[in-house]
Amino acid sequence: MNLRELAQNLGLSQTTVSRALNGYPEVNEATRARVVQAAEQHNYRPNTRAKGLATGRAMAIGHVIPMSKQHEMVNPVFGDFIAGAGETYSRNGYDMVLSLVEDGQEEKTYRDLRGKGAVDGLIVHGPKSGDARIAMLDDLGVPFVVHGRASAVTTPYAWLDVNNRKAFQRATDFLLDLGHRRIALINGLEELDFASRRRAGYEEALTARGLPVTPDYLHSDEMTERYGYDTVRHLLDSDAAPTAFLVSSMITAIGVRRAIEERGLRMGRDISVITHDDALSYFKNGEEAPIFTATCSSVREAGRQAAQMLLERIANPHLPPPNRLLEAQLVVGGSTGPAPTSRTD
Amino acid sequence: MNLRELAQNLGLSQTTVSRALNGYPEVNEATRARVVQAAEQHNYRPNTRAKGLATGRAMAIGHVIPMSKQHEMVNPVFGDFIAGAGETYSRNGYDMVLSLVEDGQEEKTYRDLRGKGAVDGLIVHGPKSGDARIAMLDDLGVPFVVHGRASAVTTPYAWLDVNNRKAFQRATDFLLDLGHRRIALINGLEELDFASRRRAGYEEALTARGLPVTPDYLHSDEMTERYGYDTVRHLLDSDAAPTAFLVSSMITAIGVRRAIEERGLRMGRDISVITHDDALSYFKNGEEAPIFTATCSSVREAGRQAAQMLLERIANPHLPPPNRLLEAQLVVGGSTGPAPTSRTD
DNA sequence: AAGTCCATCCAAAGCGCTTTGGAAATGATT
DNA sequence: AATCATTTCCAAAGCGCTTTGGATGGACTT
Repeated sequence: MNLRELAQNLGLSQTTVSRALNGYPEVNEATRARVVQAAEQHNYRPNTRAKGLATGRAMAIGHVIPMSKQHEMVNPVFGDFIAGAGETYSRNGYDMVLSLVEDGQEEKTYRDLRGKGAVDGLIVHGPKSGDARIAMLDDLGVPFVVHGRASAVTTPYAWLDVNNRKAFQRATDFLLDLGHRRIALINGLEELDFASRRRAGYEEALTARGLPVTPDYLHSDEMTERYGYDTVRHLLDSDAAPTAFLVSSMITAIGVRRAIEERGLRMGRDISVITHDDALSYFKNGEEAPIFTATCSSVREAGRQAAQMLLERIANPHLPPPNRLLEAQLVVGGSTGPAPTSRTD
Repeated sequence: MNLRELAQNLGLSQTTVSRALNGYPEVNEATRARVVQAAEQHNYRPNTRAKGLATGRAMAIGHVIPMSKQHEMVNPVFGDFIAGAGETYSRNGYDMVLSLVEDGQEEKTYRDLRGKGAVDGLIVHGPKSGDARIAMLDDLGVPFVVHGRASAVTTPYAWLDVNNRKAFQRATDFLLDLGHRRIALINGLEELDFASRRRAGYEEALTARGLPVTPDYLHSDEMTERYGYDTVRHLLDSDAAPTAFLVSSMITAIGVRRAIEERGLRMGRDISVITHDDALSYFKNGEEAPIFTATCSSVREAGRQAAQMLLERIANPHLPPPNRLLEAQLVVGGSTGPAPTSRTD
């Protein structure tokens, strides 16, 4: 059933039917009711492609998900982020088109998506510090919102981010207050902006107390379970084994815990762990008694808000690009405790 | 830059330019080369909507991801499944459109997606035993492939599934061989077809040896970490505590491990655990020495293949619907061992 | 020299919708 | 009764592409 048939059926012109369905005022309410009812009855849905052609809007938002070539890995936070964004889209009649792309190929995909006219706007995932995509998208004139930031980019652009620096600074401070002095950072890939900000927060907290940053304690890799396990296992073997770990992802923290418990040690008593927690739905940290002390920030909520920002930006392209900084909560759980011996080394 | 402008630029008709770019034979190779070069130089990309309107094909596949209302949870396997499917799509010039929908609302979304003409085909996720969507999609005449099966549906339809029954039967047998007699099943929601098949395999193995199925050992819920933890914690408190657990998801198995270790017990020595492992990229079970004994089947590969099946089905709608049954590997890891006391109770 | 056949190109219709620029009918105003 | 403003509707153009049904001209036959 298409518009022409529906109009014929009703003995009306396409114009009137179209207007009736799209809520234009120049149509009699009685007529409109008739049209709406007929449309429903015939299960009529306007063809997106035709509508898009006519209006010049795709009613779709593009998400380009980077996929690590190395581990064939898709960051698990995307699932939740997209779930949040999807809520906003479906409330507003937008579709979501997804492309999974190998690391570094993202630019071409953005170009394609826009060139083809497949999307009205884009969400940029996993920004690097001086991410080239931002300039490119500005250049293309596509509305976009970055999930995260690109510290080295100075031109204004729309972003939504968690205050990663502050979160990790506070977490480090918390560990320092507990007497820990040998704190290792099990970070994500530091080419990613969020990871470098977390590191900055960590280092800031240390230097604020006049403590040195020990290179041996700094680790950076893709946030798999295995990475957490291997790294901590190795670190616990070293001469000056850390008494505390600051971890960038829940998944990695699981590996960290595995390495600790394998040693017969207990989290919160022998070794302290703080992890960042994106509040993934299938991996709740626990409400009443969280397993991990964690810096919490719901990535799903971030998805909701980023999508909202993007839709507003599409509606008002001339407004200055909006920014939003979400603060992470430092939630105390069972994985932290006073340093075993509170000497300052 | 659109086709008309490009054609004007070249002093050719739109027809010729279109044909040149789409590889039709009735155009001089020299002309084609000129056209291709100009298109590249001007960064020309045909407008998908216009192309779609003209051809009647959307060049897009729809995925409708069910989202549990209860836990706001998106099953983490979707990320990997979609990553696999995405590979196939991008190789074939298809886009992927994603809708996240609350449990039970899926039907309407399928209808919409098809009615709007937004997609050429659909992947059906999370089928229930007598899933109504299959009849509906058949009715709508949309090509589709089900990831999983709907046991109660008797009409032929296209599906790709893991042999869940056999996998869990073998896993149960394996535990029985090790002398375990009190084996609990920590299953997913049994309204989902895969879960009921797993249960069937489990029960089959027990009854084949003349062993009873103990209702207290049967558990079914959304596969969160917490669910595994809570359930096992509770079971270990009971009079006839199980000596082995058969778990439906890696994430849940993490919770199971947590509960076990919290008791001061050790997996593989005091308690045996087998889990199904979807080979999620960020949560590898470990190559050389797997943590868990597991029934392994890559959901990413499933995505790749399901997408391939769908594209072929779109190309040849009259062929009988294809089916594919993947076998899971039973990989022995460190989480299983002989039953503590090998008496048969 | 006339007819035939390719190879190469083009004009125009059509995909299903929105939207512009009226037209017809109705009711209010003089 | 004539005029005017409103309301309500419509015909047709246009969005950017594909595709049908020729047109054109050169090479080849006969």
